[in-house]
Amino acid sequence: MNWTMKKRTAAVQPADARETVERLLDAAERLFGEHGYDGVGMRALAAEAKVNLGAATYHFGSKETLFVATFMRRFRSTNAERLRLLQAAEAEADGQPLVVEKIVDCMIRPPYLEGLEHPGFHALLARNLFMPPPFLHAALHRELEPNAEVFIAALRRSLPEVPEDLIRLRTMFSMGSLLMFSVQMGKMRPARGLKSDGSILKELVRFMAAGLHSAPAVRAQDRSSFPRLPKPPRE
Amino acid sequence: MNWTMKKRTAAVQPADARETVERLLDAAERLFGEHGYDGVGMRALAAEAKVNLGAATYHFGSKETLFVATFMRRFRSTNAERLRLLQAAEAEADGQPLVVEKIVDCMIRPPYLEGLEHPGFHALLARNLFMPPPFLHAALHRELEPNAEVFIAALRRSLPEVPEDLIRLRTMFSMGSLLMFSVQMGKMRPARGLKSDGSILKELVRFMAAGLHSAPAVRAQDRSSFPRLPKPPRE
DNA sequence: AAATGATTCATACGTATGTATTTATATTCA
DNA sequence: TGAATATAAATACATACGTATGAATCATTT
Repeated sequence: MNWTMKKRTAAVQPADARETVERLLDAAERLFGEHGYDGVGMRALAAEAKVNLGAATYHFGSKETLFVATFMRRFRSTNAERLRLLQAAEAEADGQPLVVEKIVDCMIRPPYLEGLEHPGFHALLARNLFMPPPFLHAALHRELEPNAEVFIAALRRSLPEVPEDLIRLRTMFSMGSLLMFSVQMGKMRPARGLKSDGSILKELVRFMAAGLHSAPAVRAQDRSSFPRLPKPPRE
Repeated sequence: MNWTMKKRTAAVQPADARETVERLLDAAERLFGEHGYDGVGMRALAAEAKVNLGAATYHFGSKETLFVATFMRRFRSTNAERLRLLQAAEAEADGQPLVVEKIVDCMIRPPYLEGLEHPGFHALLARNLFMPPPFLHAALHRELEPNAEVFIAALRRSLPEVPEDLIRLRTMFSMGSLLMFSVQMGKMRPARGLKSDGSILKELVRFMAAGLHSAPAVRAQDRSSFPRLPKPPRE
């Protein structure tokens, strides 16, 4: 019964244990994305995954843990890919600041592709990145913060005439656009309407880059500011 | 007990009946904004409003109805004010197309002000405008759709070189930025950090307008599209 | 083959949910 | 004043929730 006992090697693991865990994660991705954390019960999850009710708490310990695992499974790789793309672009441009559109593209392409490959991720992202439930907040912040600083730094090099706090503000606005994009993607049934040719992604890149490039609307000393990133609550 | 019986005149209504209803709406605004529809129970609402448990279903009939009433109370006036501002600006500019920044300002200023006056509204907006619960969808669509068309029309006049479907797409992106802005506003404790001087609002206007003005990123025939507005489910 | 440990499964517990029902207390009108 | 009615308040009901428990089943190792 001890689920805290850490993982055994894959070879020793019974055949369908991984299947159970994966089916649970997949079902959770669908249902949590569609109805939100509070909108889905363990019984609905178990039914959707076609596993026994006990399996969820056995493998994950609690509903909250299952939710975090569900979200992080895709979010982690998405963020890693973001960083990989940006660093690849920077390596190629050795020393030269990148075009803003390129930086923005590195930010939004990975979640877009991840959502194309795994329907349900877009909805999960849109629903929980905006106003994450408190128990997700810390993990989210830990995952997001380092990457955010790297991207901000890249944007500062490419936009020397825009003050840093304004870059941060506009990056926040851009994330809003991205999430709205994700919401719409999440509403799509696979292979319906959207041809997934990436043309809308290009338009989103253009939109964000234009906003980032624009001249400040108020003088720096007149601009109040949001906190940089929402702080995670006490752990 | 018959709550479907329509309203009596205010004069005939007992003294604290209005108070009960209003306290319920205020409590619902706070709690639904903070925890979402599924995250708040009737008992928590009644406790926060300091009314009896039965009062909620007595005055509103059901939790869903109470939620819709809570959301619409502020959303309706906000949208009406949007239209009023735009039409005032258009009247003043007789015939001439408006500056894009002016149009955008008319879109985002009313919810901003409403949220300043009634803390909790920003969070409620951000949480439910993105992915509204199904029973809110129809009312939302009915409220939003006419105004949206007026604003799109104004933008088309001011941006004759931008194809209409791209204007719609970019307006959607803009709404994402606005909602992200609302999320941040919703996190603010009143009179903390944000001086509410509107400087961030001006920056948001600038950001949106720049995105709307930018040149198309792909040729029109290569651009796939989202549906215009998400359709409400069957009623 | 026996033993071990991981996983499945059925079921139970305590609590919380939304709503219905019932009784009591105000308020208004005849 | 008394009848009518709107609201308040208390409680009940059926169901759903997350989690815990313990036995059964399976795979692997000794």
